[in-house]
Amino acid sequence: MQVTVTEAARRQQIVDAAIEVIAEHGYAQASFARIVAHAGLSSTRLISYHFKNKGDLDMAVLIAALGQVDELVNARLDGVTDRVEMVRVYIAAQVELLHTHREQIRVLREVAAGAPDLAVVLHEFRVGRLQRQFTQGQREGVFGGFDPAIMAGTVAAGIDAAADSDIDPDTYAHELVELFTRAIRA
Amino acid sequence: MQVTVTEAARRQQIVDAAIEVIAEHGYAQASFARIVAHAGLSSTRLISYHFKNKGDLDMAVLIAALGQVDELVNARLDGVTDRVEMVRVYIAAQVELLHTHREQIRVLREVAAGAPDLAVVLHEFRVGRLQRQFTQGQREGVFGGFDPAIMAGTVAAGIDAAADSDIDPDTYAHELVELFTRAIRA
Amino acid sequence: MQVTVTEAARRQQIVDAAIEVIAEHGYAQASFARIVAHAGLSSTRLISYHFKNKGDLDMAVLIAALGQVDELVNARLDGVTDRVEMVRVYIAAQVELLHTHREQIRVLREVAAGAPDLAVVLHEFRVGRLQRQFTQGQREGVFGGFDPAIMAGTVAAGIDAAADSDIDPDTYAHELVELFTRAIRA
Amino acid sequence: MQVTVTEAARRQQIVDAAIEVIAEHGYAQASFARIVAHAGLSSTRLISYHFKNKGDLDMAVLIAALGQVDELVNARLDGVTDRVEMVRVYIAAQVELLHTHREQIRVLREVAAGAPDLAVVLHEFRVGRLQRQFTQGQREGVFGGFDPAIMAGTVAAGIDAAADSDIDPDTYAHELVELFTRAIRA
DNA sequence: AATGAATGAGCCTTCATTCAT
DNA sequence: AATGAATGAAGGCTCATTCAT
Repeated sequence: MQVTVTEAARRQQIVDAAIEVIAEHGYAQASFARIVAHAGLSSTRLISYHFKNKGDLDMAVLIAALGQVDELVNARLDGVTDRVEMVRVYIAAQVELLHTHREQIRVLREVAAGAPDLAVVLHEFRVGRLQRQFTQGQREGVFGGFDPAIMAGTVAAGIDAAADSDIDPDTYAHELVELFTRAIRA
Repeated sequence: MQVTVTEAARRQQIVDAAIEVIAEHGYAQASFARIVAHAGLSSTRLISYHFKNKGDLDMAVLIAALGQVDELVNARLDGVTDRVEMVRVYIAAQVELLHTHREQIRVLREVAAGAPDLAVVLHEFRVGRLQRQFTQGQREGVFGGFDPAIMAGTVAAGIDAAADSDIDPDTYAHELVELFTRAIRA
Repeated sequence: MQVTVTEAARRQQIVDAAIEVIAEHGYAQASFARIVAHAGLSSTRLISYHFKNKGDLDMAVLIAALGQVDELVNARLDGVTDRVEMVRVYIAAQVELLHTHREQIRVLREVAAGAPDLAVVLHEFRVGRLQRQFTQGQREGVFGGFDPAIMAGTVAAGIDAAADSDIDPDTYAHELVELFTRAIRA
Repeated sequence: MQVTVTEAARRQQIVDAAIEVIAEHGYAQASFARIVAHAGLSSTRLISYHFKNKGDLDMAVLIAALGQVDELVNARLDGVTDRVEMVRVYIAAQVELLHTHREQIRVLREVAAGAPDLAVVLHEFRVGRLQRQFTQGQREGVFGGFDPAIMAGTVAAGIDAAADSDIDPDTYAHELVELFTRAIRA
């Protein structure tokens, strides 16, 4: 029996299934076969039909996961204008994400580890924003004289490391915020 | 023609080949076939013969890479007694490793990313030492009141991030050392 | 957006695209997908709509290519009445085609090699004409006593072989003409 | 149940099966699956194990078919020293092959049509020998002043054409021999 | 200590065609 | 006259591991 839905809906369905499979079994195990089985679709051909190739699907997955994650971060940052506070809120939000968006975070890490070219995209996306904050803050004199690129990379890595910890999230967020507040102050 | 060498020598040869392959092509591409080809061996059977299974080889690779890396760090730390200085030297040594032991560092990352159970081992090894330093330093009153586990994890992550950067190693080391010196001071 | 053209025009467009794809990539690689991509069409469905099946398209391609090729040969033969001269002109014209109608010649070969049933059609078309010439010429006593079918097949094959050579076309044509002139003379 | 034979025997078995399948169904239909089914083997993996890839198998098939075919030609040419006679015997032997080695001839054509790079090898092998004969004969003054490369290509093509004919083989051979004897004479 | 041979399951991608508007 | 969506089968290749000597 042939079920027909719109292109966009089917793509969404496939991406959602892929996210769930990657989150559960890891990128390397997220084969087309597993994804269609998870989504209850007829054959892997359906994925090939809607996505140019594996890389195309990966990219769609990355963008979807990133979009979902970014919503919360943007919401938390909304209305915050103080430069130092922005960094603090950003870090806290990211740590919060590790628990509220556990699935998406796992997916982002797995995809980055499994698809090197997408890792570059993701890294640029995450570190770029922070680095610009630091550069601007230094012009305004609210931060110390550190290298913005290095600081941005270190903050991003520090947040990633939180994912592996089983320490209470609020505690972790607080500690990390204070740690980097000391590190960046003028 | 059958070439016979000692068990230990053969294992070493295979591990060395695996390290080179992983460093060059990544963990996911480091199949028995590729390792065997790289080492110029006759068949994958030789690996199966000397290692119980893939995980066994991975573990041997991890231990070998870790051992080579640890030599330098221990050498740098030799004779350093001041608590703060130990942390500073440790960080600098690790960043230095990123360039002097490029291959091993790549392998450690790849294996950790590809084999989750080994990642735990590696993490414990790297973070444990630092954490004990911090805890002890806090007892002596030379560090601030941060959470030692979180600080250790963040430092380790910050060092890892340095591997992805193309900033001059000495500059990076200096920046990272100063960054964390600010973060840990009492 | 839906572009509507006449049935005939659309068929023509598809056949033209197929010819170009076959000429460039070979029959085996000339899938509906590739043809559609080359023609800038929306989906393979358009081919299935205008042609009953793959064989139907192949046949259309063959006829189109054959028609284009035949124009030149007929033009060259126009006004030639001498029996021997007709054969000589025919051979020369065919070798000329190899360069003036490179694309169509490639297509004819590829289709013949890839679709055996069409190969029969093509063979009959090419060899039949020659054979009738030889039979008639023998009745008139201008040719020797060879088997007309065999001679016709050999001439056709000899021409095909010219397509694989990188010898100067004019030289090749001249040599081939003289070769077969010796072979057929009474 | 696992049946183990020597490498060479298994390769031979696979090549033989491949030859039969190609002869019966054509190159394009000679998939690994069909070949293993024909040979009664366990899985396509067996082919991949004994041949580096499809091209490797194709090459082995080509060499095997060519070797079998060459035996007869060499036997026929054995003891023939007269230059013109050699060409006559060569042509006759090749036409004879079309019927005594039907399977191998079909395979050679199919492989050449399906694997362009091997076609070059085959062409060189077949035409090269003839061309050297013609060049040498011209030096000795027994042949006319034709282009040896063109004549060689035409002879080879003429022989190929014989495969498509249903004319009695002996008649065909005789006709072709006389045809080219006229074409090459001084 | 080593080797030769074989294995089944899985990978992503491509194929021409069909269902349903 | 055209389109959107879906399809099952098949393609060659790679994986770590096992049987058997």
